[in-house]
Amino acid sequence: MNGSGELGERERRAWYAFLTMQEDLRRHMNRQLLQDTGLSLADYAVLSTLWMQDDNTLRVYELRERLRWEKTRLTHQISRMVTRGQVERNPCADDPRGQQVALTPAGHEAITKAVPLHIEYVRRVFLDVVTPRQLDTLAVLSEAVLDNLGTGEDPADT
Amino acid sequence: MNGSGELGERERRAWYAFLTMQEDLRRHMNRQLLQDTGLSLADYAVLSTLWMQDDNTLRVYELRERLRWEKTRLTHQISRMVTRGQVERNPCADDPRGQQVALTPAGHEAITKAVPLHIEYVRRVFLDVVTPRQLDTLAVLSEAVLDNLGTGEDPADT
DNA sequence: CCTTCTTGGGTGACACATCACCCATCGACC
DNA sequence: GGTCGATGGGTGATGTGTCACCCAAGAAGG
Repeated sequence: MNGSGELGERERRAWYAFLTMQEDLRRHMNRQLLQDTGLSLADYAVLSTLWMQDDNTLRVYELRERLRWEKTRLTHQISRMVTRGQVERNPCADDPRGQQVALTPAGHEAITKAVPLHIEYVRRVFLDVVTPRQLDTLAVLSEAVLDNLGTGEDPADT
Repeated sequence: MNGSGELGERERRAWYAFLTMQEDLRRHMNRQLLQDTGLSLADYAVLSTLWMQDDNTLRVYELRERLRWEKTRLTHQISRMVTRGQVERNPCADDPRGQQVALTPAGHEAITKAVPLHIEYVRRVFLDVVTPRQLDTLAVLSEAVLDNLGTGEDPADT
């Protein structure tokens, strides 16, 4: 029922709640992270991904795949992080056009401090107020939406 | 179990799926909206809120409450939209410091075209792949997280 | 060898979001 | 009437995300 044109009350409520929650949460999370650790969410994403690597290093395109970011976004982000001394760019041995991105000592220290704080934060503001059953539903739902998004055409940049 | 420090597999999966979905969805949604209607998500939020008003007009602070935005964000957004001719600022009759924000004819036309397209889009990429039960769970979950967020201290700007 | 396509990466301009800070007016209290 | 905090709104700088576009080095085919 109500196949198009407008949203039913049930749908409207859920969509609005989700949108609002998601925005507020991201804003709140970013602020908290910035205050506690001096890192933005974008910094955190990049640093923690490198950090999980044995040698704290990744090719740019590998980093891009793990983060699911677009080219330009990552390029700009890396450039900013280089000026802040969090990561460094190194030429790639086996591919002349390739670039390696590596954690600097400063970046390593920053992310090492930030991770436990951030995990504790996520638990406090999110995981602690969600039941396990809700959590599972959210996971299934999220994966379904992601799958469905992938079905469309890609913007050819990624 | 696993009270802190690290996330369990169940938690990690759900959190990651949610984060990824939310980011991808917002990006995808913004791009779609921009292509189909020339409006950004921020534009859409402002315009549709004004549009729902009888006189297509709101005080800035009322707009702020409905959108749950911060002061500066809305001020800047309105300024940009004024230069684009989507809305206009008018002095407020009863309060010398107040400002009224009103839809321009161009803004009205844009949002009138955009709303059905956007609703149809939301249905296609989101609502259609989520079961009613999942949707209800999402609503409850979102409202719980929102509630919990509000419990902390506010940054005094809002 | 020479074109042509793809891939890895980058740049500059611009929209958006946040921070620190400012100004004017209202309202309350003395 | 004068001070003072709260309220409504704004500015400038900086960080972040996206778009359009560019360049160099492989890869594929003739």
